[in-house]
Amino acid sequence: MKRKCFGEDLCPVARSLEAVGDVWSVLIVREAFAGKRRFGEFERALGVAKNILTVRLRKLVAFGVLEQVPAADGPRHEYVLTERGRGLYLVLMALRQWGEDCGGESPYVLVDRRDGQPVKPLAFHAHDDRELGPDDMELVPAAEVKRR
Amino acid sequence: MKRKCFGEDLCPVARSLEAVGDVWSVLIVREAFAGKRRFGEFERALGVAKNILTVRLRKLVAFGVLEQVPAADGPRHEYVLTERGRGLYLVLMALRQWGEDCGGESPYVLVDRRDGQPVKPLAFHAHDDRELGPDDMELVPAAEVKRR
DNA sequence: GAGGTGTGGTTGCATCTTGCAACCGAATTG
DNA sequence: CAATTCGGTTGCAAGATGCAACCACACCTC
Repeated sequence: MKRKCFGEDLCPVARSLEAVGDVWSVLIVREAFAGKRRFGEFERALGVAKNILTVRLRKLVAFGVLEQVPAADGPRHEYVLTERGRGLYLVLMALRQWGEDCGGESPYVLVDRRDGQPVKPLAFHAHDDRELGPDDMELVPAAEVKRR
Repeated sequence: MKRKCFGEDLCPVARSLEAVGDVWSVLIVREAFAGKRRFGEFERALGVAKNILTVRLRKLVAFGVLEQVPAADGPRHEYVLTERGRGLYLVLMALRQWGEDCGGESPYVLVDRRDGQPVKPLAFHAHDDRELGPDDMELVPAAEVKRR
C-alpha cells in the first residue's frame, strides 16, 4: 500500500515531515550544510544507493529545500540549500543535541565562529528571557493570544 | 533488502534518526506531548494501522523514548514519555517552526504558561547572547575548543 | 453464566519502498 | 580512439507498510 499522506494534516510538524520525513533526506541536508553539493559527494559521504539518492534529491528540490544550479565545470549541476533549506539548521541541531545528550559522547562541539567559544545549548526562552521547558509552554490558537 | 543501519555512525544526528527516523515515531511522540498515553488514543489520533503502531511503540520503548507503565484501570498499560523522550521537545518544535515558516500559516502559537505571552522563536545564542545563524557557527573537535 | 463490548493487540496478504548491482550516455582524459 | 568519471536509469529481491480480519482478555449486562 501507498505510504500515508500527511501533508493535508494541519499540523506544521506533519507538513515538515512530508518534506524531510525520511532518514536519507535529513542526512542529505546535513551533508549539504557540511558543504557538499555534488551528486557524487553525497553518494560517497552517505553510502546511499544512486537510485535512492536521485529520488531524494528530486524530492528535496521539489519541496524547495535544495536548488539545482548549473555547475561551473561542464554540463553538470550542483545541489545547494535554498533559504528554506537553511532553515532546517535548527532541526538538524536539535536532533544533534538530542543524540548527543542520550548516548555516547560526541567528539564535536558547536562553537561561535567569531570567538571560538561554545554556543549555548538550544532552548526556548520567554519574552523576558527565562528559559522554558516543555511544561512551561503550551500551544494555543493564535486568536487567544491576541485577546490577552 | 534491509533498511540501512545508521546507529554505528558517529554522528549524533544519525544516532537520533535511528530512534525517531520515521514519520510515525515522530507523530507518536508529538501525540505523547499532547497528553495521549493509550494505544487506542494514538491509534485514533493518528489513523495509524494497529500493527504499525505496535511496532513503533515497541521501538520507542526500546530506545528509551517511551516507557510502559501499568494503567490504573485494569490490566492494560500506558505509554508515557521518559526524560529522554521529553528531550525531543526541541526537535519537535524545531520541525514545527520550520513547517510554519514555509507553508500555510498555522493557527496555533506557542505561549508561556506563566503569562500567556508568545515565546521567542527557537535560535542559537553565543555565550554573550548574540543570536547566531548557521553561518556563524561551526562544529569543531572538542579537543580544539579546550585549547583556545 | 451466556453473550455482548472495548481494548490491545496478532496474522495474512497485497502493494510500496529500499538496496544492490548492472548498465548507459555524455563529456573529459590519456 | 579507448578508458574513465559523473550522474544517472533499470531490474530485481527482500523488507516495510497498510488494510482487514481475527483473537484473547477483562468487564458489563442480563
